[in-house]
Amino acid sequence: MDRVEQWVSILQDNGCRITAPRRAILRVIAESPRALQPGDIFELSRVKHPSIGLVTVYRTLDQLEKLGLIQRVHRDDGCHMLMPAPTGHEHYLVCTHCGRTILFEGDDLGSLFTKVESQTGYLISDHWLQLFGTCPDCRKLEQ
Amino acid sequence: MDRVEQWVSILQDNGCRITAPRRAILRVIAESPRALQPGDIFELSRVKHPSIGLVTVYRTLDQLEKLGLIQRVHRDDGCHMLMPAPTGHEHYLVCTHCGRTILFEGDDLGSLFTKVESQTGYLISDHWLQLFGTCPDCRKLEQ
DNA sequence: ATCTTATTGAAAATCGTTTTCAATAAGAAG
DNA sequence: CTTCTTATTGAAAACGATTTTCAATAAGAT
Repeated sequence: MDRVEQWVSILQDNGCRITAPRRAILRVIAESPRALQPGDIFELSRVKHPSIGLVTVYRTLDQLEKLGLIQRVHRDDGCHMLMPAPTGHEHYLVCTHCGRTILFEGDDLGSLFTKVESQTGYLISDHWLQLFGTCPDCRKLEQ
Repeated sequence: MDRVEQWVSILQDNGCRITAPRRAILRVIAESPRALQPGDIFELSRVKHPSIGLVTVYRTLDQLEKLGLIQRVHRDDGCHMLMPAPTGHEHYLVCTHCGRTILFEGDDLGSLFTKVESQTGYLISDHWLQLFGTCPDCRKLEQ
């Protein structure tokens, strides 16, 4: 079962109805190697389902995020992009040239957190790590 | 020389003029143990200088950020807060209850980055790490 | 086939932030 | 101290991303 169908059944299990505009949005996100902004998702979904409205995109993104199926990739300007959510202890690595975004394992962070907790007295409940760089393809183009 | 005076002379060295509203803003940021949103900074500065406008806050924050004197603390909702910038390889640790924000050393990350680079082929140029948790005072209150 | 209620798109509203503008004042130069 | 240049000011308007409101539609349970 591909990712779209997985998402569809999770949405249904949570009382959501599956409509054509919603399916278009799911496919756009699931098929993109890049993190997309809501506006991008709107434009791409419009190709598959021309009558779709931007509001529907926002509403669907909300639901997907609440169900933990997608996650925000934060940008310095305060806007954000969206990607299928990591399933484990993974974090995003974003190419600053083409936007291609992949995941890497962040297991190693546990020991840093323990150290910080004992040094600061804070109880750490959440963390946020994102890396930015140049992907292999863009590195080739730059030379 | 305290932090405000340091900032004042750096601003002057960069051709900025020092005005009363600007001084009020500098003091608010320098004296706060919490990361503040632009609106908070506006309200607090208004106490010291009632005629100040929100626009002046934004403009001053821009300059301080460009000179590297303050830095953004990102929030999940896309808004951001501001803090005096770390001087070394430090990152923010934000209390999710009271907002008290402190710095911790992030030196250990170098080896993770090297590992990720070799595993992914990306060349890492920048990173973002923020921790969230409960500060010692708020932990006491919770019990 | 019916019925409930989630979902839709359009328009308007809202939020944080930026731009425009004419008036003011910081600080360099005389 | 006076003059002059130009950075800075606050108010109002503009802006872009996101949210709310609303009446019409349609998914999917019965």
